[in-house]
Amino acid sequence: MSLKFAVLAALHEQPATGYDLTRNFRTRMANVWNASHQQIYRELSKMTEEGLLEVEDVPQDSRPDRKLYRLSDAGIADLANWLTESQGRPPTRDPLLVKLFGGDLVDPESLMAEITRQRQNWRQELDRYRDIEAEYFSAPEQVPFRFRLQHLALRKGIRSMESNLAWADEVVAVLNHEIKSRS
Amino acid sequence: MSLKFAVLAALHEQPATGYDLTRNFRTRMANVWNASHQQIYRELSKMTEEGLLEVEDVPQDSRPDRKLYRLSDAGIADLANWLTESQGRPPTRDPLLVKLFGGDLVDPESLMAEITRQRQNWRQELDRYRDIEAEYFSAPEQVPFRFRLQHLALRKGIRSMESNLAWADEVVAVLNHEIKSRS
DNA sequence: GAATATTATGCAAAAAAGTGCATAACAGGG
DNA sequence: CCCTGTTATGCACTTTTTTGCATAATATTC
Repeated sequence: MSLKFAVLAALHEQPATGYDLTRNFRTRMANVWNASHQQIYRELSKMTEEGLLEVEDVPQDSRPDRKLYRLSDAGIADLANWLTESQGRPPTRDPLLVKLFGGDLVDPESLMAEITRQRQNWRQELDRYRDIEAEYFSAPEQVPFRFRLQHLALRKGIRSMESNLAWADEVVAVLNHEIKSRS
Repeated sequence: MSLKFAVLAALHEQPATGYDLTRNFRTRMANVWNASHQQIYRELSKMTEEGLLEVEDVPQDSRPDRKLYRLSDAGIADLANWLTESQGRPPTRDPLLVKLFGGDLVDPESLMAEITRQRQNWRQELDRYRDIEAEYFSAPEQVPFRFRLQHLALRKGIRSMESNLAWADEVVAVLNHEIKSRS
């Protein structure tokens, strides 16, 4: 029930089309919410029917028309109301950790390949976040409160990735030790 | 498609009933996979039909019989095969960060209450993980490889919670600053 | 000139996860 | 004796997410 609120929050920042939202969810909000374009378009239709959003048709030559969505008063009220409710933690589901629980069925080299791949992935993600930070949030003191909150969201992503990378090093060390002791 | 593999990995460690699995998923594997008992029982039936598991009926006086599940050869093969496939990252979906994106609709005190609640929650979780570590993994060098991998899974949970707590402090500082500047 | 990427939208089906409800017996505290 | 907790299982319904498919025009690269 929360893609809805992620969309409301994103549109609260500024009006956008499904395409814009898809881009934002993949970039600036990558550490916040994950959704495919199909999900987003579906949700936008549904929320418009429910009266939470207003659509403005923006015709374009040579491209499909853009549908620019913005919050209606009902949408703002719904979001404001949700913000006062206390949220549970998102469920943890980590395939990589499942692998560790079954990991003695395969050789350590195979686990090493996987953890190395993930490490690279996290590294790239961290770099992306840092780029965004440098571009949007380089002067944190002078910026309006809204942006400071967004910056904090990004900071969580950065800390997360740093933590993952440090953990990956710990795993690599253990695997190296095991690989040596077997040979 | 992955509760299946979480179950396979858990049963690979040792045969168990749905009840046992539910307990493990809530405690020792809390940072690995999240599932309700309904989900687990459903999955166990399905996987047994598919021939991945074997059931042994263990009658009990005065309590419903236990159904002890263990991996079949097909189950082991399926798990071993999955372990060689490389996994994508689990999708990020964090309601708390969504709140930050809409957070300027409510007063900072309300956000403060929420972050404080979450902080406590993380703190408790961290304590739980550390208890498990002390109980099961206190002598990491002398323990078989399988346990070392499980320990690493737990380490990720510990690092995660530490990272979350540090981040929470950052948020509290910003909110305090804002609350003061408004009064 | 052909293949690929980008902007822009969406439907339909399948898989996975969440929620409410249900049963059954014992154990322990008040 | 009643209430609550623990062991032990599960069905049915609903919501959410994923995945495959589809369209349409331009811009860019080989």
